Amino acid sequence: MTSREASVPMPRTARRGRPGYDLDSLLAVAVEVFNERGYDATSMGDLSERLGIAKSAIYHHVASKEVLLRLALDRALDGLEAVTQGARELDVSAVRRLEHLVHESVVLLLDHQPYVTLLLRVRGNSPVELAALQRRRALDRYAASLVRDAVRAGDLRADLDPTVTARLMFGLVNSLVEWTRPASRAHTQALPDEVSALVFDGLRVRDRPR
Amino acid sequence: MTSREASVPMPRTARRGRPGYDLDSLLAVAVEVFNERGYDATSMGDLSERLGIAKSAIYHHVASKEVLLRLALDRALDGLEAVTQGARELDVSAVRRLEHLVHESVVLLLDHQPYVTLLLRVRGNSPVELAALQRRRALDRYAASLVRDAVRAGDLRADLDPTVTARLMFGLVNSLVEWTRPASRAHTQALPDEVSALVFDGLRVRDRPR
DNA sequence: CCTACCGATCGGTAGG
DNA sequence: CCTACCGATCGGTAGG
Repeated sequence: MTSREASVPMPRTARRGRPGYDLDSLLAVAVEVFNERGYDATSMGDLSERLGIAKSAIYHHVASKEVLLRLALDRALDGLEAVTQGARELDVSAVRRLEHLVHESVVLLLDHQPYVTLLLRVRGNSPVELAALQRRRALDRYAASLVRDAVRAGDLRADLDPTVTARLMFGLVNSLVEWTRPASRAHTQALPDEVSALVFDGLRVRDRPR
Repeated sequence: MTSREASVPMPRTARRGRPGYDLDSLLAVAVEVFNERGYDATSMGDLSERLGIAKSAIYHHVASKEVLLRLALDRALDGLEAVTQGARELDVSAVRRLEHLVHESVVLLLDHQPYVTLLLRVRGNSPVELAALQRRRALDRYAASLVRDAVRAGDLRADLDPTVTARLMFGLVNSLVEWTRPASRAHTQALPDEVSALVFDGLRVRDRPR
């Protein structure tokens, strides 16, 4: 990764050169359009139109359309890997790690929604997409191992297959990208807890001992 | 809908004409390829290659690529609407309707996975896609109304927003298309019950009164 | 005469 | 502005 492609944007104060897009702001717009029309259906002409610059000007920032995809997918994956690493480093039981993972995944997803959305739609059509899918699978495997450990510890029900359970859990979490709007931050505060509640305690009301 | 576009394939016995694809078998292959590469990324050349016939031969069956999409989306939506209608016609409480809806949605999804998968990836890029999204939304609204009724009846927990809850429920259900394989029917028997268990009773083990 | 298909070719548009 | 390729169309052919 070169410095131009760094995840952390350079401060735009006291900058030299022509005002306009830097890689970071250009990428944000590109990801927005990719999510609207789909990556493959988006032409460089579509992007230039939305950006308000010439098609050729985009090639000043990136070598190809695919590089835009790679940079966007890297952001989502870097974030998810950081969340997973956070869960790994906790000194608690497997269920607690899992609760942390679910909760923080929701937070990250809401925070970097466009990038995560793009990642979740990747189908492996190119080497860039295949590499992203591989990084995703490593995260899935860790989640599945946590479910397995939590079942063994007697904290999660044993009548469901651990791998299936892990997939369903994160299927629910990931489905957030389909309908949450970055604008309506009203939900944002409550959602991580609501998702945890649904996943771990279910929807049904029942009498509980106390 | 003309007879050529009927959902139920005509029996292929005692037919006239050259042997080969009929609309039904051609559609099945097309949907497979659409799901692999994405609808927009799939060219008519891709399809013809996979079908083993000339590109122009596809136009003997359908007027355009978009018609293939429309036919496929109609199948998924017809099935989902039938499932919803089934839930409507039950003479039971809202929770029971909802349980039925979740269970049968999983069954349908596993049964017609390729068509449902394609539907779930539609983004509204064309009139055909927009029409499909509208039909989907009507189904979502009914599910949300069931959640609302079930909360009012005291059968579902009241601390979660009904619309959010409905979306999360079907987010989980719909995520099945991402990893279930039509081949591995081993899960297929258990999955509808497992999904219901997770959604309504959650993952956590706890002491229950009896 | 029907269905299923082929080769050749077009107007248009994509990425670069 | 170039090259490559797209979706679509047409005249014609062959099995049943």
